[in-house]
Amino acid sequence: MIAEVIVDVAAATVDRPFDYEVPALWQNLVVPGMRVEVPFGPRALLGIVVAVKAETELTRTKPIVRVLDETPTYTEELLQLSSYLAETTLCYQATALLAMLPAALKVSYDKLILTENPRLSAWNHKKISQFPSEVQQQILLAAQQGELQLQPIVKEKKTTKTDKRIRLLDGTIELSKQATKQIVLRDYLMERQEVLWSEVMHELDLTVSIINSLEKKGVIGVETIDVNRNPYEHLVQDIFVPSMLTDHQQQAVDAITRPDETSTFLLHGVTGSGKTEVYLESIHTMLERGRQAMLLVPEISLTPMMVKRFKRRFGERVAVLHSGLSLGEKYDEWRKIAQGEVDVVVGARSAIFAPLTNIGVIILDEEHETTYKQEENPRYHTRDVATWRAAYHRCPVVLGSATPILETYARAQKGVYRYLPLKERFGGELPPVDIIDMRKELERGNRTPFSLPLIEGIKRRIERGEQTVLLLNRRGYTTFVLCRDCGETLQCPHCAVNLTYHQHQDCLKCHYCGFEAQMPKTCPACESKKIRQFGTGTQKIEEELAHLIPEAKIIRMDQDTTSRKGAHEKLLNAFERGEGNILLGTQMIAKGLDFPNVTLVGVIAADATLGIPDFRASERTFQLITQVSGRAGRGALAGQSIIQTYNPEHYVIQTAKQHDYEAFYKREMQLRKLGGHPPFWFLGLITISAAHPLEAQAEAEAIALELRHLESDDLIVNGPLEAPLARLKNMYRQQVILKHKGQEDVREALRAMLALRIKQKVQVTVDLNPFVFM
DNA sequence: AGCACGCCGACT
DNA sequence: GTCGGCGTGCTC
Repeated sequence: MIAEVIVDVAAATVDRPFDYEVPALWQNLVVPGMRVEVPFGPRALLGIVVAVKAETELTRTKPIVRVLDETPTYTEELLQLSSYLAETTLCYQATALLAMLPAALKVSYDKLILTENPRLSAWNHKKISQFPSEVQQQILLAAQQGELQLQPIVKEKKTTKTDKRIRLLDGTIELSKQATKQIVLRDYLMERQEVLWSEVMHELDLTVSIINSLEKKGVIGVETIDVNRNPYEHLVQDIFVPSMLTDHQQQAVDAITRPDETSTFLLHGVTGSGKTEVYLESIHTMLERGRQAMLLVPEISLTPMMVKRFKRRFGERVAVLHSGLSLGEKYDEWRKIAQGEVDVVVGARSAIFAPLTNIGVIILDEEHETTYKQEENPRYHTRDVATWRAAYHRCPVVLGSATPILETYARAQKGVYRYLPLKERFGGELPPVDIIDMRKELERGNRTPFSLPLIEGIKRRIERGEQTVLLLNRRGYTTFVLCRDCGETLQCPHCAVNLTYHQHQDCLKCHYCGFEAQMPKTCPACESKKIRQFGTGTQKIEEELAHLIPEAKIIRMDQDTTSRKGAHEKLLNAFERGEGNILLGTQMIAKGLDFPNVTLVGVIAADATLGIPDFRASERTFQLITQVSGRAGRGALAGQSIIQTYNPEHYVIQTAKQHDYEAFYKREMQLRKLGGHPPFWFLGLITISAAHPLEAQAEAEAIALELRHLESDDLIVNGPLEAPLARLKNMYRQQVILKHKGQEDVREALRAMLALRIKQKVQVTVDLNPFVFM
């Protein structure tokens, strides 16, 4: 008996099944979907059985070493889905398969020391990774001299996750001029002292042999480290009280749950129109029919209330795939799903791969959120995976949003999706939105970031014992460092971006690669002492607010205050208990907040995102304003939104003020048509990066030239152009953008293009549905 | 992706 | 002549 196995190697040349002999012991036990350990060249690897057959044409096959599963990890459906993902997102099947697994089911690789030499018996039968790097060198040396054998082993990760920490031991050891890559790594470490293997491997394009060489010479030390788990706080379970549905809600539920329904629905309703009740009721109906359900949410740590409601309603039948869960806990939830112990799965993006076997409905809440798009391989969109799985299970998909992305709404208009509007809003009309022209504030001599009406509004809320949410539109709320003598700005040495000053730790950070440095006393360019922070950080805003309203108790949510796991919930709970009058934060506070005592929502720089050179900038700004302004007055109290802007006439601001999605849609569609953007065109983003700018440019030009052969009325090639983030982690980046009308052969052409570029130093990535253009 | 193999320049 | 860096090819 032969098993066809996909091995855990992400490389084009091995992106196909390999045949392995199934030992007699496991003859009828090995089935497709099981994880196995297989020998592959001199290595031992994780493999996934995708098929079994009686014979092979090969003359020489190796046997499977070990079967890691009692029951298959992948269902037949998920195996098929991995092929679909590999095909449509242009990734390797191994990458697609691995992306579907909870981390606990992935593996790490190690080597077991075997020796009969009594002098070395202290090492015998131990794993090489447990020794400090100096000792590991001796072990490797002994292996070379034949004093011991190293047996590659596959370690299951069920308990811990590991990485390698590389630290500089001695930077003064002389390296040969030829050892260019070793020098690169050494110089890199001179700046950072220590780095994680998972980072540098990609950043500096290193291979293990380079690290091994440096380790052997004593330049660096390497040790295996554990990545820790986090404890999980259980949600309190309340008594469920069924709510009455409105006519619109009932109609929506009826449509979704009609027998044999397989449509994709757009459930379009403003904040507070009761989308969640429709979800709950539709799921309930499906469960009664003996089927299962999935609810996808943008980011589960930000939607604790939704999770609470689901737990309350469905109790033990719900599995929550929570980013705050530890590796083992996530695995426990996953296993419950695989064993059919739960019927409802709630989770973020990757929960779309949950191994349910009888799905009755798949729901994407806040379908416009960008977190549904994975920005690394496989570059899938949750919506597409949901559609595929729904087709497999012959069940409906529900896309819920107050501000669907244009592509979705256009499909609903064309009848590709069925349109389900939820018109009424509980607690009456949407709160009034006041637009404040900040240019006038400036003319009046108000130089603070807060307009007078906003300050007055906040003070009134404090007097009345009500609360305010203040949203800082992320862009413009970073602090960079500038020399006032020579104009030098401090940039990340590895990326083409300004370093951000963090008051909290009094240091400079790069938000793209994690580089950290001390705040210098003098300008590195001219040695002037007139070097200082510029721009407005969230901390500074907080200070100014505290100055203007001394009696305010402010809770700030930003990168600094929420970096620790669970910090989100802590801060939100504190605010809910009334321990602050004002919740101040960036985008992260816009999602899913539902506090009855909040009656004022202020957006500090609503238009800060309008200027971003991205055709979705208007759409994102509209979404943001609509989303936050729906947050005010969700309880018994009346609410109000104050939007501060320098572009009060802008159609985004105006339509958002009127809560008029339809008007925004019409206007935006015209612009998209003129600009040649989605939904009128499909996009493909090709990013080319290399250690040298000219290498990247030359390759990008070659790719653009090659693709230009395909140009037609229905296919346009733009570029190459320098990427907006021209340098990232020491790699110079170029882009080629493809616009097309959805032809199937575009994918094939890109696949062929990629196939030709597997061995070069230049990295080429393709995203067929890009959301981030940096 | 890793790992072995083997070519080729640098240095004892 | 050796040493070791780095390009090439293979993995059921």
